[in-house]
Amino acid sequence: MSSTKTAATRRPGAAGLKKAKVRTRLDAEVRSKMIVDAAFKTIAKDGFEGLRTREIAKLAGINSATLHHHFPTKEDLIEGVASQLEGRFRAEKTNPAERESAVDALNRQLKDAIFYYMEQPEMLAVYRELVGRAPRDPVIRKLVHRLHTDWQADIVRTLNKGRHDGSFRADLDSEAAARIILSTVWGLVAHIFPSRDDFTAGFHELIKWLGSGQKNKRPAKTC
Amino acid sequence: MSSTKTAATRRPGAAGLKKAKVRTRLDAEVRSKMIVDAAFKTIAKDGFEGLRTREIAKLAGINSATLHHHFPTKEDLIEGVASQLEGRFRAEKTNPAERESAVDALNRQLKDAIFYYMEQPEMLAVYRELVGRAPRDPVIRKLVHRLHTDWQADIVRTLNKGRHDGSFRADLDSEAAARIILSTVWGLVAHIFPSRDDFTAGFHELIKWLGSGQKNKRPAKTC
DNA sequence: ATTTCTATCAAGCACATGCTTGACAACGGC
DNA sequence: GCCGTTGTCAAGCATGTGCTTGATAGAAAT
Repeated sequence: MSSTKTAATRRPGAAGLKKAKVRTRLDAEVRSKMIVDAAFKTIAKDGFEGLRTREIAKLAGINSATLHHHFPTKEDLIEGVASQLEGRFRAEKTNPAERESAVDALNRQLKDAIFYYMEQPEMLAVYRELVGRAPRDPVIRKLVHRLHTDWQADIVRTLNKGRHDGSFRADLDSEAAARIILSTVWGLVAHIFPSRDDFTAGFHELIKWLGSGQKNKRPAKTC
Repeated sequence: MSSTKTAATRRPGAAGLKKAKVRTRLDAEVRSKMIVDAAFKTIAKDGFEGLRTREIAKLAGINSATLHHHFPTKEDLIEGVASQLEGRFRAEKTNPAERESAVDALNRQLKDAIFYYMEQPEMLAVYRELVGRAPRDPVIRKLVHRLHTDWQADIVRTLNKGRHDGSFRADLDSEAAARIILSTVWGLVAHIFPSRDDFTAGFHELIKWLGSGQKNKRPAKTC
Protein backbone atom coordinates (compact mmCIF):
# COMPACT_ATOMS: atom_id res chain seq x y z
CA MET A 1 0.00 0.00 0.00
CA SER A 2 2.85 2.30 0.53
CA SER A 3 4.78 1.43 -2.61
CA THR A 4 3.13 3.50 -5.32
CA LYS A 5 2.47 6.47 -3.14
CA THR A 6 6.00 7.00 -1.94
CA ALA A 7 7.43 6.32 -5.37
CA ALA A 8 5.16 8.88 -6.98
CA THR A 9 5.99 11.55 -4.46
CA ARG A 10 9.65 10.80 -4.10
CA ARG A 11 10.68 10.46 -7.69
CA PRO A 12 10.22 13.59 -9.72
CA GLY A 13 9.17 12.83 -13.25
CA ALA A 14 8.62 9.13 -12.74
CA ALA A 15 4.93 9.37 -13.48
CA GLY A 16 4.99 12.45 -15.72
CA LEU A 17 6.60 12.97 -19.11
CA LYS A 18 9.32 15.30 -17.92
CA LYS A 19 12.13 14.90 -20.41
CA ALA A 20 13.55 11.72 -18.86
CA LYS A 21 16.95 13.17 -18.03
CA VAL A 22 19.81 10.73 -18.33
CA ARG A 23 22.28 11.17 -15.59
CA THR A 24 25.74 10.78 -17.13
CA ARG A 25 28.26 9.97 -14.52
CA LEU A 26 31.91 10.70 -15.28
CA ASP A 27 35.23 10.26 -13.60
CA ALA A 28 36.16 13.14 -11.37
CA GLU A 29 39.16 13.95 -13.50
CA VAL A 30 37.19 14.11 -16.74
CA ARG A 31 34.39 16.16 -15.24
CA SER A 32 36.83 18.53 -13.60
CA LYS A 33 38.46 19.20 -16.91
CA MET A 34 35.08 19.94 -18.49
CA ILE A 35 34.35 22.41 -15.73
CA VAL A 36 37.71 24.12 -16.01
CA ASP A 37 37.28 24.37 -19.77
CA ALA A 38 33.93 26.05 -19.32
CA ALA A 39 35.34 28.44 -16.73
CA PHE A 40 38.26 29.16 -19.04
CA LYS A 41 35.98 30.24 -21.85
CA THR A 42 33.85 32.36 -19.58
CA ILE A 43 36.81 34.17 -18.06
CA ALA A 44 38.28 34.76 -21.52
CA LYS A 45 35.02 36.37 -22.58
CA ASP A 46 33.85 38.26 -19.52
CA GLY A 47 36.81 38.36 -17.15
CA PHE A 48 36.69 37.55 -13.47
CA GLU A 49 33.90 40.05 -12.99
CA GLY A 50 31.69 37.85 -15.13
CA LEU A 51 32.52 34.61 -13.39
CA ARG A 52 29.37 33.01 -11.92
CA THR A 53 29.42 29.44 -10.76
CA ARG A 54 25.89 28.88 -12.05
CA GLU A 55 26.90 30.05 -15.52
CA ILE A 56 29.91 27.76 -15.58
CA ALA A 57 27.78 24.84 -14.50
CA LYS A 58 25.21 25.53 -17.20
CA LEU A 59 27.92 25.84 -19.82
CA ALA A 60 29.40 22.55 -18.68
CA GLY A 61 25.94 20.97 -18.78
CA ILE A 62 25.78 20.10 -15.10
CA ASN A 63 24.05 21.21 -11.95
CA SER A 64 25.82 23.86 -9.94
CA ALA A 65 25.91 21.56 -6.94
CA THR A 66 27.96 19.13 -8.99
CA LEU A 67 30.38 21.90 -9.77
CA HIS A 68 30.82 22.59 -6.08
CA HIS A 69 31.35 18.89 -5.51
CA HIS A 70 34.45 19.04 -7.72
CA PHE A 71 35.53 22.58 -6.82
CA PRO A 72 34.33 23.37 -3.30
CA THR A 73 34.88 27.10 -3.67
CA LYS A 74 35.08 29.60 -6.48
CA GLU A 75 38.65 30.21 -5.47
CA ASP A 76 39.47 26.57 -6.11
CA LEU A 77 37.96 26.81 -9.56
CA ILE A 78 40.02 29.87 -10.40
CA GLU A 79 43.15 28.09 -9.26
CA GLY A 80 42.18 25.19 -11.48
CA VAL A 81 41.92 27.52 -14.45
CA ALA A 82 45.22 29.18 -13.61
CA SER A 83 46.92 25.85 -13.25
CA GLN A 84 45.57 24.65 -16.57
CA LEU A 85 46.84 27.79 -18.27
CA GLU A 86 50.31 27.31 -16.86
CA GLY A 87 50.31 23.72 -18.03
CA ARG A 88 49.24 24.66 -21.53
CA PHE A 89 51.90 27.35 -21.82
CA ARG A 90 54.60 24.97 -20.70
CA ALA A 91 53.38 22.13 -22.89
CA GLU A 92 53.12 24.22 -26.04
CA LYS A 93 56.53 25.79 -25.55
CA THR A 94 58.41 25.53 -28.84
CA ASN A 95 61.83 23.93 -28.77
CA PRO A 96 64.86 25.68 -30.19
CA ALA A 97 66.10 24.26 -33.46
CA GLU A 98 69.53 22.68 -33.59
CA ARG A 99 72.26 25.33 -33.67
CA GLU A 100 69.70 28.09 -33.77
CA SER A 101 71.21 31.55 -33.87
CA ALA A 102 70.37 34.13 -31.22
CA VAL A 103 68.48 36.25 -33.72
CA ASP A 104 66.47 33.24 -34.83
CA ALA A 105 65.66 32.48 -31.22
CA LEU A 106 64.26 35.98 -30.74
CA ASN A 107 62.27 35.66 -33.92
CA ARG A 108 60.83 32.44 -32.52
CA GLN A 109 59.65 34.39 -29.48
CA LEU A 110 58.00 36.84 -31.84
CA LYS A 111 56.36 34.07 -33.82
CA ASP A 112 55.11 32.36 -30.67
CA ALA A 113 53.55 35.55 -29.39
CA ILE A 114 51.79 36.14 -32.67
CA PHE A 115 50.64 32.53 -32.78
CA TYR A 116 48.87 32.90 -29.45
CA TYR A 117 47.48 36.26 -30.49
CA MET A 118 45.99 34.88 -33.68
CA GLU A 119 45.16 31.27 -32.84
CA GLN A 120 44.73 31.16 -29.07
CA PRO A 121 43.37 34.55 -28.06
CA GLU A 122 41.49 32.93 -25.18
CA MET A 123 44.72 31.88 -23.53
CA LEU A 124 46.04 35.42 -23.71
CA ALA A 125 42.76 36.81 -22.41
CA VAL A 126 42.85 34.55 -19.38
CA TYR A 127 46.52 35.35 -18.90
CA ARG A 128 45.64 39.05 -18.92
CA GLU A 129 42.97 38.49 -16.30
CA LEU A 130 45.33 36.52 -14.10
CA VAL A 131 48.00 39.20 -14.22
CA GLY A 132 45.35 41.75 -13.35
CA ARG A 133 44.27 39.69 -10.39
CA ALA A 134 47.80 38.92 -9.23
CA PRO A 135 48.19 41.98 -6.98
CA ARG A 136 45.23 40.78 -4.90
CA ASP A 137 45.71 37.01 -4.93
CA PRO A 138 48.89 35.41 -3.53
CA VAL A 139 48.39 32.08 -5.32
CA ILE A 140 47.95 33.73 -8.70
CA ARG A 141 50.78 36.09 -7.97
CA LYS A 142 53.16 33.19 -7.40
CA LEU A 143 52.05 31.49 -10.58
CA VAL A 144 52.48 34.59 -12.70
CA HIS A 145 55.83 35.29 -11.13
CA ARG A 146 56.97 31.76 -11.92
CA LEU A 147 55.95 32.07 -15.56
CA HIS A 148 57.60 35.45 -15.98
CA THR A 149 60.81 34.43 -14.25
CA ASP A 150 61.27 31.34 -16.40
CA TRP A 151 60.40 33.22 -19.53
CA GLN A 152 62.82 35.99 -18.75
CA ALA A 153 65.59 33.50 -18.00
CA ASP A 154 65.08 32.02 -21.45
CA ILE A 155 65.47 35.40 -23.07
CA VAL A 156 68.54 36.24 -21.01
CA ARG A 157 70.19 33.03 -22.17
CA THR A 158 69.49 33.91 -25.78
CA LEU A 159 70.81 37.43 -25.37
CA ASN A 160 73.99 36.31 -23.68
CA LYS A 161 74.62 33.86 -26.44
CA GLY A 162 74.16 36.52 -29.08
CA ARG A 163 76.35 38.91 -27.20
CA HIS A 164 79.19 36.43 -26.93
CA ASP A 165 79.14 35.36 -30.54
CA GLY A 166 79.19 38.95 -31.69
CA SER A 167 75.77 39.11 -33.32
CA PHE A 168 74.49 41.42 -30.57
CA ARG A 169 76.12 44.59 -29.39
CA ALA A 170 78.91 44.09 -26.89
CA ASP A 171 77.59 46.60 -24.37
CA LEU A 172 74.26 44.82 -23.96
CA ASP A 173 72.77 44.53 -20.48
CA SER A 174 71.03 41.19 -20.95
CA GLU A 175 68.85 41.40 -17.87
CA ALA A 176 67.53 44.83 -18.69
CA ALA A 177 67.11 43.95 -22.35
CA ALA A 178 65.19 40.80 -21.49
CA ARG A 179 62.72 42.83 -19.46
CA ILE A 180 62.25 45.24 -22.33
CA ILE A 181 61.46 42.33 -24.61
CA LEU A 182 59.11 40.86 -22.03
CA SER A 183 57.32 44.18 -21.68
CA THR A 184 57.03 44.47 -25.43
CA VAL A 185 55.39 41.07 -25.69
CA TRP A 186 53.16 42.00 -22.81
CA GLY A 187 52.26 45.10 -24.79
CA LEU A 188 50.74 42.78 -27.35
CA VAL A 189 48.86 40.79 -24.73
CA ALA A 190 47.54 43.89 -22.98
CA HIS A 191 46.53 45.57 -26.23
CA ILE A 192 48.99 48.42 -25.85
CA PHE A 193 49.87 47.74 -29.47
CA PRO A 194 46.84 48.63 -31.58
CA SER A 195 47.43 45.79 -34.03
CA ARG A 196 49.45 42.74 -34.77
CA ASP A 197 51.43 44.60 -37.40
CA ASP A 198 52.37 47.37 -35.01
CA PHE A 199 53.70 44.75 -32.66
CA THR A 200 55.71 43.07 -35.41
CA ALA A 201 57.20 46.39 -36.46
CA GLY A 202 58.12 47.16 -32.89
CA PHE A 203 59.72 43.81 -32.31
CA HIS A 204 61.80 44.07 -35.48
CA GLU A 205 62.94 47.50 -34.45
CA LEU A 206 64.02 46.04 -31.12
CA ILE A 207 66.04 43.31 -32.80
CA LYS A 208 67.68 45.94 -34.96
CA TRP A 209 68.76 47.86 -31.86
CA LEU A 210 70.24 44.76 -30.31
CA GLY A 211 72.44 44.06 -33.33
CA SER A 212 76.16 44.67 -33.31
CA GLY A 213 76.01 46.21 -36.75
CA GLN A 214 78.16 43.64 -38.45
CA LYS A 215 77.13 40.64 -40.49
CA ASN A 216 79.87 38.22 -39.46
CA LYS A 217 80.38 36.94 -35.97
CA ARG A 218 83.75 38.37 -35.11
CA PRO A 219 83.82 40.05 -31.72
CA ALA A 220 85.99 42.86 -33.03
CA LYS A 221 84.77 46.31 -32.23
CA THR A 222 87.49 48.45 -33.70
CA CYS A 223 86.81 50.81 -36.54
CA MET B 1 8.56 71.39 23.45
CA SER B 2 5.27 72.25 21.88
CA SER B 3 4.74 69.79 19.03
CA THR B 4 6.32 66.82 20.74
CA LYS B 5 3.80 64.30 19.52
CA THR B 6 4.15 64.74 15.79
CA ALA B 7 7.83 65.31 16.11
CA ALA B 8 8.30 62.12 18.05
CA THR B 9 6.40 60.02 15.56
CA ARG B 10 7.64 61.66 12.42
CA ARG B 11 11.29 62.10 13.16
CA PRO B 12 13.19 58.93 13.83
CA GLY B 13 15.54 59.43 16.71
CA ALA B 14 14.25 62.80 17.73
CA ALA B 15 13.12 61.54 21.11
CA GLY B 16 15.88 58.97 21.64
CA LEU B 17 19.56 59.56 22.00
CA LYS B 18 20.48 58.18 18.61
CA LYS B 19 23.55 60.16 17.63
CA ALA B 20 21.64 63.25 16.46
CA LYS B 21 22.67 62.95 12.84
CA VAL B 22 23.24 66.28 11.15
CA ARG B 23 22.22 66.23 7.57
CA THR B 24 24.90 68.10 5.67
CA ARG B 25 23.65 69.23 2.33
CA LEU B 26 26.22 69.98 -0.34
CA ASP B 27 26.25 71.21 -3.90
CA ALA B 28 25.89 68.45 -6.43
CA GLU B 29 29.32 69.15 -7.83
CA VAL B 30 31.06 68.94 -4.48
CA ARG B 31 29.23 65.81 -3.43
CA SER B 32 29.90 64.17 -6.76
CA LYS B 33 33.59 64.75 -6.37
CA MET B 34 33.53 63.21 -2.90
CA ILE B 35 31.80 60.15 -4.28
CA VAL B 36 34.21 59.79 -7.18
CA ASP B 37 37.13 60.14 -4.79
CA ALA B 38 35.77 57.36 -2.63
CA ALA B 39 35.18 55.15 -5.66
CA PHE B 40 38.67 55.95 -6.88
CA LYS B 41 40.24 54.72 -3.67
CA THR B 42 38.13 51.60 -3.59
CA ILE B 43 38.92 50.65 -7.18
CA ALA B 44 42.62 51.28 -6.55
CA LYS B 45 42.51 48.88 -3.63
CA ASP B 46 40.13 46.16 -4.73
CA GLY B 47 39.67 46.62 -8.47
CA PHE B 48 36.34 46.63 -10.25
CA GLU B 49 35.49 43.29 -8.71
CA GLY B 50 35.41 44.98 -5.33
CA LEU B 51 33.26 47.90 -6.37
CA ARG B 52 30.03 47.98 -4.33
CA THR B 53 27.86 51.05 -4.34
CA ARG B 54 27.05 50.59 -0.65
CA GLU B 55 30.75 50.53 0.21
CA ILE B 56 31.43 53.68 -1.76
CA ALA B 57 28.54 55.43 -0.09
CA LYS B 58 29.73 54.42 3.36
CA LEU B 59 33.27 55.57 2.55
CA ALA B 60 31.88 58.90 1.33
CA GLY B 61 29.80 59.19 4.50
CA ILE B 62 26.43 59.22 2.77
CA ASN B 63 23.43 57.00 2.22
CA SER B 64 23.57 54.78 -0.83
CA ALA B 65 20.38 56.35 -2.14
CA THR B 66 22.18 59.67 -2.23
CA LEU B 67 24.91 58.09 -4.26
CA HIS B 68 22.37 56.92 -6.80
CA HIS B 69 20.89 60.40 -6.85
CA HIS B 70 24.19 61.74 -8.17
CA PHE B 71 25.19 58.69 -10.20
CA PRO B 72 22.05 56.87 -11.32
CA THR B 73 23.90 53.70 -12.26
CA LYS B 74 27.14 52.00 -11.34
CA GLU B 75 28.24 52.50 -14.93
CA ASP B 76 27.87 56.25 -14.52
CA LEU B 77 30.04 56.16 -11.43
CA ILE B 78 32.75 54.22 -13.23
CA GLU B 79 32.69 56.72 -16.06
CA GLY B 80 33.02 59.48 -13.49
CA VAL B 81 36.12 57.82 -12.08
CA ALA B 82 37.57 57.28 -15.54
CA SER B 83 36.91 60.85 -16.48
CA GLN B 84 38.56 62.14 -13.32
CA LEU B 85 41.62 60.00 -14.00
CA GLU B 86 41.97 61.37 -17.50
CA GLY B 87 41.65 64.89 -16.16
CA ARG B 88 44.32 64.33 -13.55
CA PHE B 89 46.73 62.84 -16.04
CA ARG B 90 46.28 65.75 -18.39
CA ALA B 91 46.48 68.36 -15.64
CA GLU B 92 49.64 66.96 -14.07
CA LYS B 93 51.40 66.60 -17.39
CA THR B 94 54.84 68.10 -17.05
CA ASN B 95 55.84 70.73 -19.56
CA PRO B 96 59.02 70.45 -21.57
CA ALA B 97 61.76 72.81 -20.47
CA GLU B 98 62.92 75.50 -22.87
CA ARG B 99 65.21 74.03 -25.53
CA GLU B 100 65.03 70.63 -23.91
CA SER B 101 67.06 67.99 -25.74
CA ALA B 102 65.42 64.81 -27.01
CA VAL B 103 67.29 62.68 -24.50
CA ASP B 104 66.20 64.97 -21.70
CA ALA B 105 62.61 64.70 -22.90
CA LEU B 106 62.79 60.91 -22.69
CA ASN B 107 64.31 61.12 -19.25
CA ARG B 108 61.40 63.31 -18.28
CA GLN B 109 59.04 60.53 -19.37
CA LEU B 110 61.01 58.16 -17.18
CA LYS B 111 60.89 60.51 -14.23
CA ASP B 112 57.16 61.06 -14.65
CA ALA B 113 56.47 57.34 -14.69
CA ILE B 114 58.51 56.81 -11.56
CA PHE B 115 56.81 59.75 -9.89
CA TYR B 116 53.40 58.17 -10.37
CA TYR B 117 54.75 54.79 -9.31
CA MET B 118 56.14 56.17 -6.07
CA GLU B 119 53.82 59.04 -5.19
CA GLN B 120 50.53 58.27 -6.93
CA PRO B 121 50.25 54.49 -7.02
CA GLU B 122 46.47 54.78 -6.81
CA MET B 123 46.30 56.53 -10.13
CA LEU B 124 48.30 53.77 -11.77
CA ALA B 125 46.17 51.11 -10.09
CA VAL B 126 42.98 52.64 -11.42
CA TYR B 127 44.61 53.08 -14.81
CA ARG B 128 45.49 49.39 -14.80
CA GLU B 129 41.92 48.48 -13.97
CA LEU B 130 40.57 50.67 -16.75
CA VAL B 131 42.86 49.15 -19.34
CA GLY B 132 41.79 45.73 -18.14
CA ARG B 133 38.15 46.69 -18.52
CA ALA B 134 38.63 48.39 -21.88
CA PRO B 135 38.05 45.28 -24.02
CA ARG B 136 34.56 44.95 -22.54
CA ASP B 137 33.51 48.59 -22.23
CA PRO B 138 33.32 50.89 -25.26
CA VAL B 139 33.37 54.13 -23.26
CA ILE B 140 36.47 53.10 -21.33
CA ARG B 141 38.05 51.78 -24.48
CA LYS B 142 37.71 55.13 -26.16
CA LEU B 143 39.14 56.95 -23.19
CA VAL B 144 42.15 54.65 -22.94
CA HIS B 145 42.70 54.86 -26.66
CA ARG B 146 42.64 58.65 -26.48
CA LEU B 147 45.23 58.72 -23.69
CA HIS B 148 47.52 56.27 -25.43
CA THR B 149 47.28 57.98 -28.79
CA ASP B 150 48.17 61.37 -27.37
CA TRP B 151 50.94 59.95 -25.27
CA GLN B 152 52.41 58.10 -28.21
CA ALA B 153 52.26 61.19 -30.40
CA ASP B 154 54.31 63.05 -27.79
CA ILE B 155 56.98 60.39 -27.84
CA VAL B 156 57.04 60.28 -31.63
CA ARG B 157 57.65 64.02 -31.72
CA THR B 158 60.53 63.67 -29.30
CA LEU B 159 62.06 60.80 -31.25
CA ASN B 160 61.80 62.63 -34.56
CA LYS B 161 63.48 65.63 -33.05
CA GLY B 162 66.33 63.52 -31.73
CA ARG B 163 66.68 61.73 -35.00
CA HIS B 164 66.93 64.95 -36.96
CA ASP B 165 69.48 66.60 -34.70
CA GLY B 166 71.69 63.54 -34.78
CA SER B 167 71.43 62.52 -31.15
CA PHE B 168 69.41 59.43 -32.07
CA ARG B 169 70.31 56.85 -34.66
CA ALA B 170 69.47 57.79 -38.22
CA ASP B 171 67.68 54.54 -39.03
CA LEU B 172 65.13 54.97 -36.23
CA ASP B 173 61.51 54.04 -36.90
CA SER B 174 59.91 56.60 -34.61
CA GLU B 175 56.44 55.06 -34.61
CA ALA B 176 57.70 51.61 -33.73
CA ALA B 177 60.13 52.98 -31.19
CA ALA B 178 57.43 55.03 -29.52
CA ARG B 179 55.33 51.92 -29.03
CA ILE B 180 58.27 50.10 -27.50
CA ILE B 181 58.72 52.93 -25.04
CA LEU B 182 55.02 52.97 -24.30
CA SER B 183 55.04 49.24 -23.68
CA THR B 184 58.03 49.60 -21.41
CA VAL B 185 56.30 52.21 -19.31
CA TRP B 186 53.22 50.02 -19.27
CA GLY B 187 55.47 47.23 -18.04
CA LEU B 188 56.02 49.33 -14.92
CA VAL B 189 52.32 50.02 -14.49
CA ALA B 190 51.35 46.38 -14.98
CA HIS B 191 54.09 45.11 -12.68
CA ILE B 192 55.93 43.26 -15.40
CA PHE B 193 59.04 44.85 -13.99
CA PRO B 194 59.62 43.41 -10.53
CA SER B 195 60.89 46.70 -9.12
CA ARG B 196 61.38 50.34 -9.77
CA ASP B 197 65.12 49.82 -10.25
CA ASP B 198 64.59 47.12 -12.85
CA PHE B 199 62.41 49.55 -14.75
CA THR B 200 64.98 52.31 -14.53
CA ALA B 201 67.71 49.99 -15.78
CA GLY B 202 65.52 48.91 -18.66
CA PHE B 203 64.64 52.45 -19.63
CA HIS B 204 68.29 53.54 -19.60
CA GLU B 205 69.18 50.57 -21.75
CA LEU B 206 66.49 51.66 -24.17
CA ILE B 207 67.85 55.18 -24.38
CA LYS B 208 71.31 53.75 -24.99
CA TRP B 209 69.97 51.78 -27.94
CA LEU B 210 68.35 54.83 -29.41
CA GLY B 211 71.58 56.80 -29.38
CA SER B 212 73.54 57.54 -32.53
CA GLY B 213 76.77 56.70 -30.75
CA GLN B 214 78.26 60.15 -31.04
CA LYS B 215 78.37 62.95 -28.54
CA ASN B 216 78.00 65.88 -30.85
CA LYS B 217 74.98 66.51 -33.01
CA ARG B 218 76.40 66.14 -36.46
CA PRO B 219 74.28 63.96 -38.72
CA ALA B 220 77.38 62.32 -40.22
CA LYS B 221 77.34 58.58 -40.29
CA THR B 222 80.59 57.78 -41.99
CA CYS B 223 83.36 55.95 -40.24
C1' DA C 1 22.50 -9.78 -4.32
C1' DT C 2 24.20 -6.72 -1.09
C1' DT C 3 27.06 -3.17 0.26
C1' DT C 4 29.93 0.74 -0.33
C1' DC C 5 31.40 4.68 -2.62
C1' DT C 6 30.68 8.83 -4.88
C1' DA C 7 29.01 11.61 -8.90
C1' DT C 8 24.79 13.92 -9.69
C1' DC C 9 20.56 16.57 -9.05
C1' DA C 10 16.43 19.57 -7.30
C1' DA C 11 15.56 22.66 -4.04
C1' DG C 12 16.76 25.96 -0.95
C1' DC C 13 19.28 29.02 2.51
C1' DA C 14 21.46 33.18 3.73
C1' DC C 15 23.18 36.98 2.40
C1' DA C 16 24.79 40.51 -1.03
C1' DT C 17 23.70 44.02 -4.28
C1' DG C 18 21.94 47.53 -7.66
C1' DC C 19 18.50 50.49 -7.47
C1' DT C 20 13.68 52.48 -5.96
C1' DT C 21 10.28 54.68 -3.04
C1' DG C 22 8.39 58.02 -0.28
C1' DA C 23 9.23 61.29 3.08
C1' DC C 24 11.91 65.03 4.91
C1' DA C 25 14.82 69.08 5.24
C1' DA C 26 18.07 72.68 3.67
C1' DC C 27 18.27 76.46 0.60
C1' DG C 28 17.02 80.29 -2.50
C1' DG C 29 13.58 83.26 -4.66
C1' DC C 30 9.51 85.78 -3.87
C1' DG D 1 6.27 83.67 5.59
C1' DC D 2 5.54 80.76 1.73
C1' DC D 3 6.93 77.74 -1.94
C1' DG D 4 9.38 75.21 -5.42
C1' DT D 5 13.68 72.84 -5.99
C1' DT D 6 16.64 69.32 -4.80
C1' DG D 7 20.06 67.01 -1.77
C1' DT D 8 19.50 63.44 1.78
C1' DC D 9 17.86 59.50 4.37
C1' DA D 10 15.55 54.93 6.16
C1' DA D 11 13.54 51.19 4.45
C1' DG D 12 12.56 48.06 1.01
C1' DC D 13 12.16 45.44 -3.48
C1' DA D 14 13.72 42.17 -6.81
C1' DT D 15 17.07 39.62 -8.15
C1' DG D 16 21.71 37.51 -8.07
C1' DT D 17 24.98 34.48 -6.00
C1' DG D 18 28.10 31.23 -3.43
C1' DC D 19 27.32 27.28 -1.35
C1' DT D 20 24.53 23.52 1.35
C1' DT D 21 21.31 19.72 2.08
C1' DG D 22 19.29 15.48 1.47
C1' DA D 23 18.02 12.24 -1.75
C1' DT D 24 19.12 9.33 -5.95
C1' DA D 25 21.62 6.47 -9.09
C1' DG D 26 25.56 4.51 -11.53
C1' DA D 27 29.57 1.59 -10.76
C1' DA D 28 32.73 -1.37 -8.42
C1' DA D 29 33.84 -4.44 -4.62
C1' DT D 30 32.19 -8.23 -1.74
